[in-house]
Amino acid sequence: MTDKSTRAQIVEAADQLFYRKGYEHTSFSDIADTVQISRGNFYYHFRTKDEILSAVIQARLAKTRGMLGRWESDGETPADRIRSFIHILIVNRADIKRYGCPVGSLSTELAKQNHASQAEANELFTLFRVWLSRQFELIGCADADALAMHVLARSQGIATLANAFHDEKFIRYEVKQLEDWLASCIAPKPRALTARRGAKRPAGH
Amino acid sequence: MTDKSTRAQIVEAADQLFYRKGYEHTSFSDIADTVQISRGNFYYHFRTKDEILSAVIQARLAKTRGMLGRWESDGETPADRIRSFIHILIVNRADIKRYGCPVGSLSTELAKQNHASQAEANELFTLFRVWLSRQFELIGCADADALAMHVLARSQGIATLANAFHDEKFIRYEVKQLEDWLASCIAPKPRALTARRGAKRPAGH
DNA sequence: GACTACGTAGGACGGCCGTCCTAGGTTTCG
DNA sequence: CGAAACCTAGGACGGCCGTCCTACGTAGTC
Repeated sequence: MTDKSTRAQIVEAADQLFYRKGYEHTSFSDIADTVQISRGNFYYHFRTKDEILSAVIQARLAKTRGMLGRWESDGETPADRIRSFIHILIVNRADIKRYGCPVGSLSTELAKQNHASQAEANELFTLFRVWLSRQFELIGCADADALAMHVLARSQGIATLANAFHDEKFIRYEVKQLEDWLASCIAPKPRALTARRGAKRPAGH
Repeated sequence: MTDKSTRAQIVEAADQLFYRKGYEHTSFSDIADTVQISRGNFYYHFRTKDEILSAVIQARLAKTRGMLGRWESDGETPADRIRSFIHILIVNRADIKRYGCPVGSLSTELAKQNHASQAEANELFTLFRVWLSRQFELIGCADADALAMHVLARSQGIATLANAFHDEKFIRYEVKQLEDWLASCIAPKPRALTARRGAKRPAGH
């Protein structure tokens, strides 16, 4: 932990601060104080604040790719993987309540500032979008991309309101709704059920 | 227009700028330039930036109350009023694509800054929440508040993603989904339909 | 030990920020 | 006309911002 390279420590601290305070509201001094290095030293590792932001986004992308990749090789069903995604809202409910969604809030902030790293930050959304879309495709859903966007949008909305109203219970309630929607959405067509009731579970476990 | 009081002009300009650039990212100079007054003169009307923010929020609250009030006395059905709310996404789709939702993005920004006006800004959400809840109650839905929150969350998610992906078509698609959900959610119970098919439309024209 | 490369501390810099003051112009009304 | 209230312009202020420089330690290599 303490032995981590200064650069890594900076990125880690900036990551948290950007999430909790926002990018613009976070100053060099804030980061320097957290990492306990001189404000001047900073310049050796990153020339501008934008460079730090870029590094933070790249770190988040890498971390997210790792997580999604692990989920994909876990031997679960695609449906369960989507459930895992939705479940992030539960796992991180305390942070979401206090700071909102890290992906959404950063994207929103950078959009307002016309920031150069806007596109980079949106890659995070794209990452989830493509991944979710693939899971829906594996299930055999038509319009997989639209379904992926739907899940993303619902998640964003839940995070935004949970943050505004500081309400964790709302997260639990809406996650349940979203899971129900998912179940009904990936269920085989009703009329296909009339013939054979107990349809086989698709692969996994 | 040009004859409007300086104070009103300031609030109007600040309103737009806060929406488009964010509160923190908007400077006194930005507003002064827009209104074409001296930066110093400013202080006569508002002592601090926070005071401007407060005035902007109050203006938005008043405007929103007016709109919701008008909708409520328009002789439409509660269901149609909820549809009107959802339809804001369509009406403002160009702005939402570029700047996101004015309510949600402000709330998110102020939350990150632990800003004093956080609660004031969230009043906007509460306004919609209570109003929507009342409409659902009038329809006779159980858990009207939960339904109201659901509509709000869906709307927020749509705005966030439309903004991130700069996609208006997504708004149209998801609004359609939301309208379908609304229709199925306020429909009389299926078993109640078995007896009399062409149920009477509830009141309004 | 001398040289080199790496990492660090501390502070200087110009600039913009929000705030505040003051002097002067304009309007209103006795 | 003259006084008072209102409104405005312009700029001063202290402070923090992001950026950048330089001098000093430290570690590894010949």
